[in-house]
Amino acid sequence: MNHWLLKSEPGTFSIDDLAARPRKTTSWDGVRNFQVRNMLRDAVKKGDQAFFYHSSCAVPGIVGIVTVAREAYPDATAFDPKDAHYDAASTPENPRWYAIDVKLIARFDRVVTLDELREHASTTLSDLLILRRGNRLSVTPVAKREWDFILSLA
DNA sequence: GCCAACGTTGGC
DNA sequence: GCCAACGTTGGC
Repeated sequence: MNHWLLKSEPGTFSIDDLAARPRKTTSWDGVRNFQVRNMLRDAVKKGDQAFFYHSSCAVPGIVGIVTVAREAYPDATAFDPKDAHYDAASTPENPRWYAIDVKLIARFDRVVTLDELREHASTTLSDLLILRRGNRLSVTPVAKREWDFILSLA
C-alpha cells in the first residue's frame, strides 16, 4: 500500500464536507495538472491511504486520513461545458483527465499544522514534498516512515 | 493583497 | 526547441 497527501482548500471542500457526504465518500475530481494526473492514473491504487491537508486557510495542515475507494476513472467534469473544469481537449473516447474516489477514515482531533511539520524538516520529514518551497502539486507521495511519524504527532 | 515558484501556452 | 508572457497555487 502506498501513501499520499491530498490538498484541498477548506473554503472549497473541507474534511467536514467529506464527513457529511453519503458513505463519507467523494469524487476527487477537477485535477488539471499533468504530473498529478499521471500519479492518479498510474500510481494511486484502491486501498491506498492519504492525509487530507487543508491549504490556503488560517491554519494550514493535516486534518485527517482518507482511503482510496475507487481507482482512476475519466473525470466527467472535463466533459461538461458548464463546469468550471471543462476541457474541450478531453472527450469520453479519449479522456485527458482522471478522478478517484476517496473515503474518510479518520478526522484528527486537532490539526497537525504546517508549522509543526516544519519543526521536523531537518530530520524525519526532510524529504516531505509539502515542505518544499514552491511545491504546488495537489497530490504528493508520502513515504511510510513519514506517514508513521506524522500519525504519531496527531 | 503580495510575492515566490513553477506549469502551460504560443510565437518564433 | 527556446523563452517570454501569463495563470495558478499557496503561504504569509
